Amino acid sequence: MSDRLPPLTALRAFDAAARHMSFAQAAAELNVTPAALSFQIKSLEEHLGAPLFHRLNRAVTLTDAGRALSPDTQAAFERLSAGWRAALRTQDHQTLTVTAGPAFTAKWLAPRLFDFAQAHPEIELRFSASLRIMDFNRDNIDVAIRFGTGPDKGLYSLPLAEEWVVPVMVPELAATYGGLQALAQAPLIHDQSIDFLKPDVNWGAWFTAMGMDAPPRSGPSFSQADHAIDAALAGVGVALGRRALVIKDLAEGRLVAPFPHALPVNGRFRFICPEGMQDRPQIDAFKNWILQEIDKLSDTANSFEMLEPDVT
Amino acid sequence: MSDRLPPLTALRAFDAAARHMSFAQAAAELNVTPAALSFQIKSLEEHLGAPLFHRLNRAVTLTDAGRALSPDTQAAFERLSAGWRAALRTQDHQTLTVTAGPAFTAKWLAPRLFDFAQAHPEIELRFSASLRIMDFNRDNIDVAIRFGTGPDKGLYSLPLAEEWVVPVMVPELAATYGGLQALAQAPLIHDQSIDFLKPDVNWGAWFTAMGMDAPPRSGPSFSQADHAIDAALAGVGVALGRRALVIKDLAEGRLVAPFPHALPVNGRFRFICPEGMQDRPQIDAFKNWILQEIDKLSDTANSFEMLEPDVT
DNA sequence: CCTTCAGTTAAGCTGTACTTAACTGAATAT
DNA sequence: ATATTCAGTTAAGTACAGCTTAACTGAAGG
Repeated sequence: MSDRLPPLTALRAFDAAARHMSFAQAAAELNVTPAALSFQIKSLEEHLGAPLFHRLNRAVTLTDAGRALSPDTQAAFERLSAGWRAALRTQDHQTLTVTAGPAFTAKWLAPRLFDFAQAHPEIELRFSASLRIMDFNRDNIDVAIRFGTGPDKGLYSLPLAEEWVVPVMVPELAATYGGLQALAQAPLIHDQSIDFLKPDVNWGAWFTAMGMDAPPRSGPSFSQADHAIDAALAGVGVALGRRALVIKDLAEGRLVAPFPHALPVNGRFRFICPEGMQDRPQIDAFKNWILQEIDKLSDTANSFEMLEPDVT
Repeated sequence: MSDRLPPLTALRAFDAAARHMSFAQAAAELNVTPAALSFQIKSLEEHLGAPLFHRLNRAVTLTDAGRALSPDTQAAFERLSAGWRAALRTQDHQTLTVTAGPAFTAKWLAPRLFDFAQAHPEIELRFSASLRIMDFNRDNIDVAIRFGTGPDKGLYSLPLAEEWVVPVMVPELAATYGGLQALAQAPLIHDQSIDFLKPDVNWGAWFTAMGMDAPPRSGPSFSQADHAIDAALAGVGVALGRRALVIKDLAEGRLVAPFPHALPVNGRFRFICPEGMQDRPQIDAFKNWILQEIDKLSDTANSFEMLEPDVT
């Protein structure tokens, strides 16, 4: 009954046995004989001073002590495994795994990917549509692009370009809805994906900042920003597009912004990776490429004039 | 550069070295010679195919690979240690470590502790003023008493008595403020600790449920429920006391409740422990003792009439 | 009743993980 | 300059942890 940790191999044997609820399967997983595993468990039980498994006829079940131990061993060995994979990943300068939200992936990354592949043929880019809660090591992620306000501690977090929104539409609609009064009558496309932001970034806020009463809410509404922009591209109506997501369409004429009045957004896309990893060659290359791509279209971006947001 | 986990002892050696940033200190921690530790690190580096430490003149620093690995090994070994301690704890039927919020500790547990000690002299109770986010194994906690609405998964969660609030004051004040109109003029003591609950449980809600306009907010305000009750016990004014926290003072006459109209609270104190641990002798004894103590004062509790909460 | 299955026990072997001891190479003291 | 110390490395030798094989137990099941 020692207070120090028992032999680690015994703990791993226990973990495998607890996960499979079978010594034989656990032994198979660890590539050892059942006898060896039995021995390990026995030695662990001696260290503890109590059994960890109830031995039944043809099965084993966990004792109280086993139940107390098993969730932690499981989590711990998963963690070790994640860390080891991460260490292996640092040795690989060929591949780069990036995670980003659907809008940034569709409207920023995808249209520029060919360019990156040409600039860095040696780097194999992989995309992972992973969850919002990022665990870099667990999910084998190198870089995340996330929209948000603040940096997280323990992470390298580089804010990308200033964000704002501006009304965008296909050129064919500009003749009809080029005037402010006419715009209020236009089919307005709503993007719910940034509803959480304060101050508000929506049609009401834009019209208010332009000194107009907001028109009554109408028109289609999308939960994801890229769908709202796709609708605008399809000529459905006018969308409030975030800079990063529409600047390329604007620069290349697929969309136009008749009103050069942009509403600032309290939040930016950020380039995020674990602290210290920003210097790995492929991560550094990817980061520089992103900054360069943003710079390419900065003239288009700078042609807009910032509105005063309504901070009430 | 194998994908499977490297030898665990090597990982532990790395973990110690990364924590101390010194092979010598790490060796001391693990009770081995520096030579052995150096060997372990070297073998780990061979498994990985790359160095984990930069060897400087009289110091070592982590490489990229080392930095990627170290947070995970640290977390993993901490977790193993927590699990092992938890397993050891199941072997101990003498001690019981309980965590509860300050109000429950002061107003429920503390006044009844002597009673528990008499009923179970063999059990040594320990209290831990631990954080809200409970990690039973990490903090060596057996049982938590928490106020809340829902059960957490993976945990055994037993809701204790129905909760409600009722105006309480010292007997001396009852003559003055025994009438509803007079009460509205009384110094009302506010308890901010349950402001988060919906529907509201405050003076406004109580007066509304009594069919009266709520009096303007005035009187002292406390961030912790026990301080509000202490103020009432000191004769400062009238507090809205939660059942669990005032029932003993009511039953023993230190406080009186001139209005037998109680406002239900959407939430209860809960007895919480890791799933499966509820059958350990001292935990079971503690649980039964709590239920029994609640039952003792159920007559006092049942003398109150429930108000309809305003659910708008 | 014999077979099969899951885990245990015992005996013996192997290689991991230790020790001791001598060495390197730089910083600091003399 | 030269010696000392300090932190880590290397090499040789050793001991025991942890493995295997093989025989055993005891219950379920055809």
